[in-house]
Amino acid sequence: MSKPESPHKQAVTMRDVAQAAGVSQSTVSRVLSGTEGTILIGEETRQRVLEAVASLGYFPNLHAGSLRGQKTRMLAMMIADIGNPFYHPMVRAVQDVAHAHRYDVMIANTDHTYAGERLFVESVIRRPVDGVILVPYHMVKADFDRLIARTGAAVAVLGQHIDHPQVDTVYGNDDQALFEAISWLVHERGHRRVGLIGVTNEHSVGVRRRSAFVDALRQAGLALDPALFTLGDWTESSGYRAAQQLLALPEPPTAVFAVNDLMAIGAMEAIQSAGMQVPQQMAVMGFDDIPQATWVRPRLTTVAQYPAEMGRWMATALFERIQGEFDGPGRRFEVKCQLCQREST
Amino acid sequence: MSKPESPHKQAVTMRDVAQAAGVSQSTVSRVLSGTEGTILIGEETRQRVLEAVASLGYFPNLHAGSLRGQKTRMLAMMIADIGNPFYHPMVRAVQDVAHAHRYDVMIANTDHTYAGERLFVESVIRRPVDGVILVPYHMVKADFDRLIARTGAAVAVLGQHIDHPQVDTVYGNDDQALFEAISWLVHERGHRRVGLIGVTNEHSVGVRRRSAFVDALRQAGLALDPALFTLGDWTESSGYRAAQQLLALPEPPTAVFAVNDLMAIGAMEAIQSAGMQVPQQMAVMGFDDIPQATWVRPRLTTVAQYPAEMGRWMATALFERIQGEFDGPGRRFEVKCQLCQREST
DNA sequence: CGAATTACCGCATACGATTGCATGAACAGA
DNA sequence: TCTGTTCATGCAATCGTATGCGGTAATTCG
Repeated sequence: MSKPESPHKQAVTMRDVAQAAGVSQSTVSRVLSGTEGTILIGEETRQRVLEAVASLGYFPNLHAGSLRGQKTRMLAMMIADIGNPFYHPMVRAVQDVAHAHRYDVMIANTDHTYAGERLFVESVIRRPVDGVILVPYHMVKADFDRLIARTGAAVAVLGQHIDHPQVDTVYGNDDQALFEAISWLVHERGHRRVGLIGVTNEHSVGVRRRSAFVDALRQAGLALDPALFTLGDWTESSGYRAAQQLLALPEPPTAVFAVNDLMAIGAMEAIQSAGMQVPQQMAVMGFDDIPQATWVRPRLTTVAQYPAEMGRWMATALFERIQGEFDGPGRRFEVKCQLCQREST
Repeated sequence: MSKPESPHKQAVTMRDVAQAAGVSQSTVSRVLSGTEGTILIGEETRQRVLEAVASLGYFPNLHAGSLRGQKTRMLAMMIADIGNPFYHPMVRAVQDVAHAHRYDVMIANTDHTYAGERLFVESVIRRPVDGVILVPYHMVKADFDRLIARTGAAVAVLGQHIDHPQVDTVYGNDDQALFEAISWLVHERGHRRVGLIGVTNEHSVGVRRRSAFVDALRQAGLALDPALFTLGDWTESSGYRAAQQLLALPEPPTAVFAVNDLMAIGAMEAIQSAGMQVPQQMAVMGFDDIPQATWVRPRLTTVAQYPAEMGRWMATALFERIQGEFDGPGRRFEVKCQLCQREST
């Protein structure tokens, strides 16, 4: 009880190494940071230090460097829901790029809520990191300004609607792809009544996809029956419920489009549970092309996005900024979506 | 260029708050850490400080506390593969418990490799955290000793085979459940030739499940044909390939058991691609009961594990130690597995 | 052989927050 | 009025690392 009783017993510090090597702590620092050119270290000294490092099993304490205002060697990543397979290749890609740079990644879910997003920003202010990757649904410019001003971190984002001078943005051409998909459903497949499983207008991506959907129907000269517009919350079970709602209609649609695959899969489940055939009695179409789209029967027709590529791009852009290789204005990168025609339509 | 040019512009520190409130920095600290009872702070001063905090939008810098040897308010979590749905509820549960305690979670994949696991340990040594949650496949006692000795972190683990005096362990009774599942397959379903899609013996869990499998067959008096033992790497595609291998046999099995659901789903895909019916021509059984097990057709018969409960238990155990509510020897907690009989057998 | 480099290296400080100890004021009792 | 106590606050050291600046020994040059 007399000692500070620290929970983290950093047994071996730079000072220990210095003592073991018979040099000063700053010399150890210089040997390890390898700041060649500016300060020279004698070869013999360098060897002694390296030996001491090896024999003591020394690892630098990154908390110290973080405090000093150096690199934290840490990235923070915000996604909506780790349970949605769409994000996995993205997380994976980010982690892979990060680890290649010897960086660690902190992950947070927002559950699609604004509150969750703001909590994330505050968490990053409390514990500054070198780079931040976001998949925001609600954040506005002021939130980004605050994040950048308070942390100085590099920021990369997934989202069509984000346009900030200091953040790099990647996005899919989802509205256009969705428009084409619906047009295809109408013209090639002859569907005249198409239901939508969308999400609240609070999600800008929801708004964009819904209006692309409406545009496609309108262009095809089809009526817009409000009863055909249902809402989900991106989850499979919400898709299930939304489809039940459509099935209960006096005149149900002959096809359903869900704005993501999870809800589409839930919808298929509901339709089949009701004893109906997909696609004969009701066609289903999704968005994302998660791996599970080909696991279900019939295989899900969907619009593919490429989350791994998106993640890789964001992480790469981030490191270019972190390492000072780039510091221009925010870049934008479009990853094209693509229709995957399978068996559910 | 004259300034230190720090990448993290911590605009507002405790000193700023102190200045704004006209008090010393230590007073601000005492107000905020709320160390009531020991040191008293005048009510008027406290108000001034809190106002300054609010008006400046101050957030404490957690790096500083981490360095000081205080709590880092951070957990590290190591899983094998973020792409495997089995881990999602677990990650989710851990994150939820952590956030309730205002903690953040750092996540790392190991890809089932020992190298990945050791990298994780080193990463935690470099950046000590308060608690560590692991799903190890290779780590041995020395690795745990090192982790604990060098970081002083609390440790919780998922894995039957782990038995360390200082770590809390949660595990499923997977061997027993698997034994019963195979016995059921043999006695109730009348299968005499059952194939296995297992994993390398490097994974202790692979060894355990394989031997449970062998025990069940042996007890049923069935022959052990080495050709029926195939290997995968936990992924869907490896399950696909393993099933192809079994199908190519002169005398293929009438049922296949895969040690996880992903491989079972891959196997089903392969069987159906070969134009055969599941379960009529070949039955398939998995392990884990990931949500996708009910998405496929036929729905997958499997042995359920309860990852959310496991994650919750580990995180809770961890916080009991972190907050000093418990400091006894490592606890063990069994989460029972359960057979989910569906359509694929 | 004395002076000017040069090559190496240590001292001291700073980063932001916590905390033991010291200090000062106010106040009570004698 | 003096001493002792309590309450409120400030001072300064500390965590582990990076780095500007200054110092010392070895080397070179005039």
